Amino acid sequence: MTEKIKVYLADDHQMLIEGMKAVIKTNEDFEVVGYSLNGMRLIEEVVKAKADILVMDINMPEKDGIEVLKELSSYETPFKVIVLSSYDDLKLVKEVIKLGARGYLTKQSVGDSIIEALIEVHNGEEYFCKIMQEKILASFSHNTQNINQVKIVPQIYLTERELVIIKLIALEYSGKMISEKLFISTNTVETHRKNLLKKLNLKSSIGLAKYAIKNNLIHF
Amino acid sequence: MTEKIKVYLADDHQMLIEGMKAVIKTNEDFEVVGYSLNGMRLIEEVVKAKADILVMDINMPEKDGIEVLKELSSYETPFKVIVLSSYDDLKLVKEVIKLGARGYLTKQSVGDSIIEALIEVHNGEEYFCKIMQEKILASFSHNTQNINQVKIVPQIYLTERELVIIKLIALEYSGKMISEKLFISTNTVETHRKNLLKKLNLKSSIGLAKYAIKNNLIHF
DNA sequence: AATCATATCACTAAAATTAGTGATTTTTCA
DNA sequence: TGAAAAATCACTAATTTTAGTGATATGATT
Repeated sequence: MTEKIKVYLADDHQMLIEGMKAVIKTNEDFEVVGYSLNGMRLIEEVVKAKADILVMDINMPEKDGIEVLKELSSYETPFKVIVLSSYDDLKLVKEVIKLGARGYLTKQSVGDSIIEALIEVHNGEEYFCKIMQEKILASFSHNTQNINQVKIVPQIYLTERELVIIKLIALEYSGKMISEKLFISTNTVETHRKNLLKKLNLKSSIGLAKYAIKNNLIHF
Repeated sequence: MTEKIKVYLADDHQMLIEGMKAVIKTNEDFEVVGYSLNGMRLIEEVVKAKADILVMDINMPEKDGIEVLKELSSYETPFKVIVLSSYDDLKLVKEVIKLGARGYLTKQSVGDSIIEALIEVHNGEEYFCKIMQEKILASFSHNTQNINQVKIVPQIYLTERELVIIKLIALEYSGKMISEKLFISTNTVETHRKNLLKKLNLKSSIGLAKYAIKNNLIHF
């Protein structure tokens, strides 16, 4: 047969390493070429071992997985990374994917899906374990939560007029333009602006604009 | 047994209606209580039929599915909606979910998953067909595409210094604060600001801030 | 009838931004 | 090494924004 695909493991739990070694041994396409119990000099070791895939825990002593990924993402590397983690936290997944990881497994699901993950990632795909797939799908729905909610209600109550003013500010209208548009004096506009700044505890009109964007007061 | 779950179908293709009726008949938990070939007076009909779930095509004559959903989302309705569509377009899914739909099936996958979708949605879950699930997962990865890309490259080339300045502006630093932070004169800061406004064809610092946000120059 | 919230406007003075022009020094790169 | 790009700074003048205080009018609420 052709060369086996080389896997390097990094996790501070020896037992998990042993477990993964055992599972990976059952598939003849892969072989474990080494492992580390911490993140120090990990990249060096992986490169030295000529591994194709690094399966790495995020929580490691000395240097954690995020740090390793950050370093990796700053230059080209000859291997791909699958991240292991105890946490099924969406933000963390997003973070590690952004930093270049190709797969994410929670530790509960390692047993079921490590081989599948290795295959997918080796084929250039990305892989998320079942739990994370479900989470991702769920977040996709929940991100679009404006159901039946016509108006977005900001945390702090703004009056109708203030809403109009802050929107125009965010739309890059100057004070004068606003006053002309609304047929009021610039003094009034300024007063509203001041009240907005105070109410929202912001320092500048740029802050107001950002507030408007964050709270979906304007289309961005 | 207890009452069956009532399903109402809306699709301008009679054959698809017949197909769905046949498939749904195989499951004794559900029954089809009516159907429409267009969107006119659809809501009225569904309510009259006391349906629990509406399975609705997006492309319908007279009044399309989006319109129906918009109307539905403006008040409470006693039934849930699963959307059928020929298109596997993510934006469309997002749109219909935002408008209150609980499930999304492409027409290719109706046969395989309509029952599954009905069960899930009836249990208060959301349901996406296989194809869409894959699309959603893929988009999740691709949205975080900055892999190995340390610097974000805006459409228009900004110099290092200009990038620093525009970021600080977007972070609500005043000209003076910037000058103090960077140990340069306010004149210089103003010059950079002017150059940025001209380069990016923007009218105000709020425009600069929005540009910085849009182009991921700052964390927002 | 009195009160409160909202919206309106005024005045002043300081600070900042905008607009335009011009110039010097550093860095980069062919 | 020489030209181009980038970064730096200055000066002027008009305009705008910020900051603070105070005042009037209107409508809703109690």
